[in-house]
Amino acid sequence: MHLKLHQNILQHIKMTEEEMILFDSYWTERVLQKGEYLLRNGELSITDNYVVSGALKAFYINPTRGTEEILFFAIEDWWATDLLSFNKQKPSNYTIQALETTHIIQIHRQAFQDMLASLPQLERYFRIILESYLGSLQRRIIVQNTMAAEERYHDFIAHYPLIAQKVPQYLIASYLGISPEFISRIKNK
Amino acid sequence: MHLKLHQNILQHIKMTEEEMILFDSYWTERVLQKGEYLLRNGELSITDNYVVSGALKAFYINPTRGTEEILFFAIEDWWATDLLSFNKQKPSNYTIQALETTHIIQIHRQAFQDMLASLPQLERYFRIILESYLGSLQRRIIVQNTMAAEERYHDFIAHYPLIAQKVPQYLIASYLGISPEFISRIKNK
DNA sequence: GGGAAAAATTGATCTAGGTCAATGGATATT
DNA sequence: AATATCCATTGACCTAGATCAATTTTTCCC
Repeated sequence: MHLKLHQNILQHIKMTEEEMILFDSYWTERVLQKGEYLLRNGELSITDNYVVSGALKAFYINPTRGTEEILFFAIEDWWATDLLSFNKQKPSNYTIQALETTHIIQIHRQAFQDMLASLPQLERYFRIILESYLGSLQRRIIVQNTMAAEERYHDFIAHYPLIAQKVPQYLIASYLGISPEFISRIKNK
Repeated sequence: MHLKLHQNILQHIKMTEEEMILFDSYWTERVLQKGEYLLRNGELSITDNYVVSGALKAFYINPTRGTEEILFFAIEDWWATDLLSFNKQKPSNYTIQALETTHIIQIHRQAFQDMLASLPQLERYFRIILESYLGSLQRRIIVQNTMAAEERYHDFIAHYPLIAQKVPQYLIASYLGISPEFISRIKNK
């Protein structure tokens, strides 16, 4: 019973209880300890992952500067997958790592195909998820291009209060493309 | 015969000639004159649009500053649609306008549904397109967060030489989140 | 082809936010 | 509980890139 994911799906499409039971059979639970990797830069992503609880970070490693650049955070009810790598079986461009003990449920590539074949109404759900994510990326680009660092920080806190709570400030700084010191200064006002 | 789109589709999935003839029946051609709007901020997007030739810009209007912030350009073989608006029938957040005489082919919402029902293998094509776009947005966020203005400009020229050719510099500046003056200075080196 | 409008360039000046280094708190590990 | 590591804060200084204003160049249009 992957209740949290059921609820998420039912917000977008209709599924009967029997269908949900079939659905569950394709997925497995997994627990990641703090610091454990879900996916590493250069590997092929073979699972699609849904976060039930905890927190993950996804980051690029900047080869020249040697720094980690946060691409996104994933907390409960978010997906944490490199879709390009998962679908096209190309090496992943980024790394996904647990920030704390994290419960996820995951599905392997082949099981994912089988599931969509047996429950085709899920195509729609996954397209909706993709589009929502796409919309949020577009919004983020505009925010980055048009808002000052301080505005961006406040915007982040307002939009993602749960993430702001559990993620250290220097990672939020990286996500926002500003320095950790500057976030300190913003807060002291 | 929407040849350019056929070629694009055949790069990703298989379709027979008969299927392509059926495919074509759902689409209509349209020509936009320079300055003409394909979609305006606040409207519902009722068509999905594929650019055959010409160039379009998509931009947010920054309400406080009153400026246009470029979200993307679309030239030949690109899609130019507000997907969130098209699929969820929500008011669009941005405006799409022709930068020069532009030939597009478009499909209405209902026709799009009908087409997917009659040619279900297209689901895959559109998912691939969506994912590619997602990858490019993720890349753009990293570039914006980690590269200096000058690097970003060179990166843009290297990745999108065709766009750089036909789009005025001050719009590229907006896309990159830098000032037009600074691009001038970059070029004089 | 000539005038107007739009775009690009250049110079001068200013500032948001970075960098570096030192210090101080928290957290975690034994 | 003590120590080590990680993270946040603070101050001093610096620079990438913005802004503003004045030309110059290009493009458009009758």
